[in-house]
Amino acid sequence: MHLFWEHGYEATSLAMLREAMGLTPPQIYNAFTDKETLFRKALMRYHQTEIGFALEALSAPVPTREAIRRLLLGAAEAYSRPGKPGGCLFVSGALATSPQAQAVADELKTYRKASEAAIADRLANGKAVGDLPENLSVEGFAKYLAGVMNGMSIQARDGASVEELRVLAQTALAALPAEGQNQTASSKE
Amino acid sequence: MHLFWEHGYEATSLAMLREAMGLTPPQIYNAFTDKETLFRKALMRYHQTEIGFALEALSAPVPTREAIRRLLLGAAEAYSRPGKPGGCLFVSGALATSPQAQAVADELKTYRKASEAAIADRLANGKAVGDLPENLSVEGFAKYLAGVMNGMSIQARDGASVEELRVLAQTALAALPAEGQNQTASSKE
DNA sequence: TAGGTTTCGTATCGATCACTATGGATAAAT
DNA sequence: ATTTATCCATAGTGATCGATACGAAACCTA
Repeated sequence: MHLFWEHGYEATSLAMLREAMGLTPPQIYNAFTDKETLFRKALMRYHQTEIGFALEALSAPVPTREAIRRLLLGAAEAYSRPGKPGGCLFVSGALATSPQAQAVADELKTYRKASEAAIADRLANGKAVGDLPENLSVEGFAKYLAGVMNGMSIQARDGASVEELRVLAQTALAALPAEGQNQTASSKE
Repeated sequence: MHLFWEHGYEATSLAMLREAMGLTPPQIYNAFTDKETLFRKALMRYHQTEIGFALEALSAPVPTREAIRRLLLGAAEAYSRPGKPGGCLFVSGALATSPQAQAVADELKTYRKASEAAIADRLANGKAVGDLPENLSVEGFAKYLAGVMNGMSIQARDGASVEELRVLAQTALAALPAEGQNQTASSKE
């Protein structure tokens, strides 16, 4: 998982995986069928072990603004954990691929879309409860937040520290409309 | 350039380049030395032909907020041009690579850092002119804006339309402190 | 027109890719 | 103890990678 996270799907060779796992090629293929299946298992493991902060943040019984704050600050921490590759596996795992690996790229895109949809669901809930203005575009704001998190993933990969990512997250939070207030996400211009 | 933009450095094979350029392998190597040099030439061409909006926006004689607005909206348009690969070559060209292509990955990171530095310079100028609050962190805000643009690049790659990217850009602009106002980029929490 | 030079495409180089067949070592059974 | 069966690492499969050696064709000069 760490190798795929660091080098992406295609650039991670079986020789690297073999050495890291201490297994012979037949053992790997006996256990994981093929490289693509192994990658998908790594994705599932990543989803379960590394980004629990997202589900926690979005499902916590707190006001919407606080949920989003936890989401972004959780990302800041998860994307810069010491001893782990920087950024998010769903972003760096297969952003640009050869035509042969299109299926893997699509799989990751699906994960990213699911994250955005989860954010949108939480925003819609917050709107229903009155945490967010009536005229706020749930989809547009979810796309902004997902985009910010993806951007944090790139910044983390470029060496941003956890403190720098936290500042970025706090800055992004300033775009959130204050509760009860009625304003569009953007000023008209 | 389009092939590297779409598939990234490593996943773009010489066979694809050969077919796209209509050249024989010796012609390619005679003209560009090797694949890495060809990629660097593509980077320079991309810088000159595709992202002029950034330099224009940052050097235009307009208030800082307007400059940033032009920067983000220019990115929205540049990252979703019809007939062009989505996103930014500097992001998708080599985000995760094999150890052999580390030099290329570092080169792209340098481009991204330069973009962030250019934004920081413009912000520092705006602060000096009084467009921005005294206590605003130039580096922190530049990292936010660069991160948002990187995030827009991912969203564009996932199929976001130019309108959706514009909404994202407008949303991101809401994090900009209003002129003359004195506030930190983030509320304290 | 003949000779010498230069250009240029084909065919191939060694290396590495994901992946697997096979031979030897070990364990189980008679 | 001897045979049978099962496992498993080594060695190698065809394919493709980036890069190039070599022979043929074209061109300029004499």
